[in-house]
Amino acid sequence: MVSPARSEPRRVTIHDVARSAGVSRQTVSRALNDKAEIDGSTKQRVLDAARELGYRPSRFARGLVRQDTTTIGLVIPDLLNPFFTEVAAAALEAARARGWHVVVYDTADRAEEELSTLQVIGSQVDAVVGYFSCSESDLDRFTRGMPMVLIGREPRMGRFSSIRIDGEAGVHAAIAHLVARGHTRIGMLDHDNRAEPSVRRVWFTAAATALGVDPGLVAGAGQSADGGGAGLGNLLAAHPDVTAVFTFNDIVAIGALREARRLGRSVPRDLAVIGFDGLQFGALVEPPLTSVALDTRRLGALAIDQVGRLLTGADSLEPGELVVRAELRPGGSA
Amino acid sequence: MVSPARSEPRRVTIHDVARSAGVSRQTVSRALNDKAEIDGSTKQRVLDAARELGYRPSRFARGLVRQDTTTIGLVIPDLLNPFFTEVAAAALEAARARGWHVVVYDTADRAEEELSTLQVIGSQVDAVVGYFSCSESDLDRFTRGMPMVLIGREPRMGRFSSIRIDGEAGVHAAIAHLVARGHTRIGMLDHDNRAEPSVRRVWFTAAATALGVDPGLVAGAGQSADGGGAGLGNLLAAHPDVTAVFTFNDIVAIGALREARRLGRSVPRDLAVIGFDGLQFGALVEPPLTSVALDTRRLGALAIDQVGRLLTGADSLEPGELVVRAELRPGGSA
DNA sequence: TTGAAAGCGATACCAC
DNA sequence: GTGGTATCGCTTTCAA
Repeated sequence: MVSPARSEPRRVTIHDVARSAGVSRQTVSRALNDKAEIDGSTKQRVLDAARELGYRPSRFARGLVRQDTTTIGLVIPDLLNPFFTEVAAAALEAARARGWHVVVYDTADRAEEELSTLQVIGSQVDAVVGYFSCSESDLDRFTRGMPMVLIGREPRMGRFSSIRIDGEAGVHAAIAHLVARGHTRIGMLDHDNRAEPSVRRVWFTAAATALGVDPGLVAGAGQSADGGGAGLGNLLAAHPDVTAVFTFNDIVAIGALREARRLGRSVPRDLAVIGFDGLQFGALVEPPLTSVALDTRRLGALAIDQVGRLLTGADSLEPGELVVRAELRPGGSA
Repeated sequence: MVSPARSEPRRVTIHDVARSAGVSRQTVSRALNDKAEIDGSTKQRVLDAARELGYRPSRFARGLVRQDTTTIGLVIPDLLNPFFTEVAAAALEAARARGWHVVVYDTADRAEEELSTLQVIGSQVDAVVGYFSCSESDLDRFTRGMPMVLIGREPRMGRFSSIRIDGEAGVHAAIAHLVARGHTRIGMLDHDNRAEPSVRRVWFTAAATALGVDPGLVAGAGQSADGGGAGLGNLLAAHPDVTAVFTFNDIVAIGALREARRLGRSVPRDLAVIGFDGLQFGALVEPPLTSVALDTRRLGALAIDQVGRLLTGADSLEPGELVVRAELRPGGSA
C-alpha cells in the first residue's frame, strides 16, 4: 500500500495574489488566463504579483470548474520489456493527439503492485487501459464504474472492454514455414512462470497438430534472454533431434539465438528460430529474427481509441475491430 | 496546440447518491471512505445506491480538499529509445515507492511537441523531471514557479535543478583502452542532427588529444542503427586506416557492428567498437557491446529524489551528488 | 450515528 | 474594465 506523500502545503492562492495586487480574484483569473476584458497595466501588475509570490494555480480547483481534461491510466507489467514499451509509446502518441494525459504505472509483473495500482488509480484517472493478470472480481471491485480496456485478455464481464490478440493464423504460418523447409521436429520455448500453458502454446499446439508434427516438444523458459538460453539448453537436452524452435517471445528467441551460437549450432542452418512479438529490436541481431509480429502501434492506438469511445459514450468498436492479428515476419533466423 | 477533449459530462455526484439512499452527503462520504462512525446497514444501503448509479467521486473535488497526492510530469524525447525507456522505468519505480503518480510525455524529439507539452503540463502536475532542448527562457516562461529537474543539461538560471551527466572519465577510459590495445587511428561517429558538436564529442576530443591520437576522425551518423551503419561507411571511406570507433550511443554502435560485418570486418579483430549509454540490450548482440555506461537506474532515481526535495522544501542535494558518471563497461567489441 | 455548514481554489455569470 | 456571488464535488469540523 502506498502512503500518500505530503507535498509542500500549498501556500499562495489566487486570493493572495489578488490582495497583493490590490484587485479581486476575478481580475487575477483574467490576467492569468489571457482574457480580453482587462486593462493592460492592471494585467501586468497582477502578473508581477503572481510571479513575485511564486503563485501557481491549483490543478484540482481548476479541473473542478472547467471539466476539460482527460487523463488515462496506462498499466503495464514491465516497461523494460520492449514489447510493452512499444505499446506504451503508441498509446502515448494516440493520447497526445487527443490532448489527453497519460499516467503510467509499471507493475513490475507483481500481483501486489497490480492490486495497489488498482486501488489508487480510481481516484487519479478518468479511464484505464492496460494489462492485468488479477481476477476479474478484483478488477471490478477496485475500479467500480471506471471505463476499462483490457489488452490481451478476454473478459467475461460485459463491463470491461478488451483488445484481443489473435496469433492463431500467424503461429500457424510460422510452423507451416518451418515444415515447408523440411523441419519435422519443432520445439517450443514457452514461459515458465504460470500454472497454465500460455495461449501462444495453445496456438503452437494447434498449428503443429494440424500440420502433422509433434506438438509436445516444449520446454519452459524464463522471460529473458538468459531464460531463453537456458530453456534452449533444456529443450535440446531433452530432445536432441529438434531442428527448429518457436519461442514465447522475441527476447527469449534472442537468448536462444545466443545459446545456439554458443553450442556451435549455426542459425538457421542447424537450428531455425522464430520468435513472437516482432520487436523492432529483433532486426538488429544476427541473423535478424524471424518473428510472428504484432502491430504494436495499432495495438496502442486501438486501445486508446476504444477507451475514448467508452469515455464519450460513442459507439463502441465492433468485436471484430477490437483485434490485433499477428503475422509472420520473415527475418533470417528460420 | 492540443485541444481540450470533452470527456463525458460528469453526471452523478455524491448528492445524487445521498438522495437516492435517503441520507446526507457526508454519510455517503463516510460509507465510501470506510470511516468508522456509520451504521452497517446504512453503509450498505449507500454502497448499493452508489453502485446502482455508477457513481465515481470526482478526483478534482477530492484532490482539492485532501491535498495528498503528488503527480510528477516526466518528459522524454523518445520512449522507443531504450536509453530513455530505462530512465523512465527507473523514475517510475522511484516515484511509486513514494506513492507518487507520473504523467509521461513523449515529445517525439520535436521542438513543437516539447513546447506544447510545456504549455499544458503546468496545470497537470506538481513538478517536472525530464529532458528538454528548448531555451531556458521558454522553459521558464511556460513553467513559472514549477519545481523542475533537468537531466543532462546545465541550466544557467538558478531556478532549475539538474542532473549532470559526466562522461569525461568514462570516455577517457574507453579511448585509453583502445590505445592500450595498439589502436592509433580511432574514429568517432557523432550525431548529425544539430549544429554544434555533442558533449560526447568534446569528451572524445579531449581524451584523444590527451592520449596523443588524432581527434579529428569524425563522421556524422543518424540516431539509429541504420544511421550508424551509414556513418561507419562514410567514416571508413574518408579514413580507411581507422581501426577503432567510438560512437555517440549504443544504437549507433550496434548499427556500426552490423555494417562492419557486412563489410567483412571482424569485430573486434579488424575493427573495435565502443558505444555510449550501456544499454542492457547491448549485451544481447554479437559480440556483446563494449560501452561507456551510464547507470540509468540511478539517473532516474536521482532525478525523482531531487524533485522530491524541491517539492517538500527539504535540502537540495549537493551539486556533487547531482551527477551521474559514465564508466567503461567491457563487452567483447573492443 | 447522523446532518448542517464551512471551506478547498479556481472560473463563470452577472451586475456595476 | 472590474468586482460580487454562485458553483464545481467533495471532505472536515462541529452540533445534534
